[in-house]
Amino acid sequence: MPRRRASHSMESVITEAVAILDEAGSAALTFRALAGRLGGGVASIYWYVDNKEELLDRATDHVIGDVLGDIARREATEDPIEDLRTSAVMLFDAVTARPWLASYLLRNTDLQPNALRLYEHLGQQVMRLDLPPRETFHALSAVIGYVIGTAADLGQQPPAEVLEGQTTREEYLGRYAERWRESDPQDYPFLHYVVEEFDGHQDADQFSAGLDLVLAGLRLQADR
Amino acid sequence: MPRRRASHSMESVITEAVAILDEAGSAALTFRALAGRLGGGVASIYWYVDNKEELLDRATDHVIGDVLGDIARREATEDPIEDLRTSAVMLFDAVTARPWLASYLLRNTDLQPNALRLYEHLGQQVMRLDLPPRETFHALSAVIGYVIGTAADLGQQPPAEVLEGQTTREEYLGRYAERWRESDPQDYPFLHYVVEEFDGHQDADQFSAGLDLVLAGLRLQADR
DNA sequence: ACCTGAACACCGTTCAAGT
DNA sequence: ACCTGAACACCGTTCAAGT
Repeated sequence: MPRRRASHSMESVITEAVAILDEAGSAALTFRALAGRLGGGVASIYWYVDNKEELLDRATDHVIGDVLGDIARREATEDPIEDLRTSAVMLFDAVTARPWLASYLLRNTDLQPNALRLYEHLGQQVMRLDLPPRETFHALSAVIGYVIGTAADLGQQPPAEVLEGQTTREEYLGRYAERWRESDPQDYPFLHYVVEEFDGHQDADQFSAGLDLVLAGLRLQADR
Repeated sequence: MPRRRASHSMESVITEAVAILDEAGSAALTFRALAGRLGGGVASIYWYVDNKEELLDRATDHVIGDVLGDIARREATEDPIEDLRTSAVMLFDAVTARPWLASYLLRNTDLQPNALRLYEHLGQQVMRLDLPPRETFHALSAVIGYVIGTAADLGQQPPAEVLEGQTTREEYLGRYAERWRESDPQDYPFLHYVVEEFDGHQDADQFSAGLDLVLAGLRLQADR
């Protein structure tokens, strides 16, 4: 008995694409897998999106819509940098939870209106520092670059073994730390100096500390 | 007449892989293209590397070897932060010139000994600030995260049309700027405030300004 | 307007066989 | 020890045909 003619919608296509990405990561999102989930044929998807790039841009914007909602709902405090910090951490957490996001976020704002709104929202917080346009633009670029860049970096870190649950993140870090300890202290004084910090560190702490440096620099500039 | 039996070497495999990456980008590096360049069969490459991941890790480390040489050759000044800045800019320039680098750099230091040496070298400059291990580790993480993250971000920016020479970067930025100007100033005050800075901006300036923020924050921490 | 199966031109990777 | 062609199991994308 042949399958009945399926019926989709842009909404369902994007929702199911996000579901695949969340459950199994970037590599698992194929047109065939998506079609299977939607209960239809592969070619149907091409009626909604022109190609895979557009599919990923739309999937990205879809989840950024939620993130933007969470970020925008927060009340502003009297300290713009504190608000910027809160937003940056929320964005970082969202990207960390969905490592596939980092590679596509803000790539094409035509297909990502929510990402553009997020950009605007963060920019408005920087504007409150009353810096000239150039410094304002650069400050937001720095914060966004740091957040997305670091999240992308950390997001791709865990190799297959960790993802498959054969090893924990701690063991994985520990193995690397062990190699650092075995290196020649003459040649690698830095590795030896920081190895105990590296071993067992939390990505979120590392991110947070770096963000504080950027924001401290920004505060200095704003107070001048 | 059948082709003569080809003879490769790890060196030639990696060199030609880098050549393909430099000339035509990430997508152009296929085992078939590489085999064609080496004048042999596809399967031969698998005698040298286990899979494509290893090929890319080795290609990355190969070019990082040169970058490390350039960076390490510079004389140290009396200001560690100035030296860190110089190194960071050199690394950024190298990654910008080879956008494919960003995604693989420091991904697997077992296969990237030069990348580990580069990490150590930058770390040693941070060490001169005499911060405790934790702050030292976080400071280097922040700088590396910012440099690689921003370079990766900027490196993927130009869409196909620009790469194919159908449009210049300026026109591309200009088209986006035009859309910013057409947006509602009530809803997008930030876009309007910075649009003239965005239009025609140089990536290197944007990077440099953000790096200054990170380093200003670091200097503040070191002087405490 | 929307969906379909089948085909096309690619991939990375494996393998049994050669030199 | 090193190289080979052919095959395998996948991809994204297209297309002519259906409803």
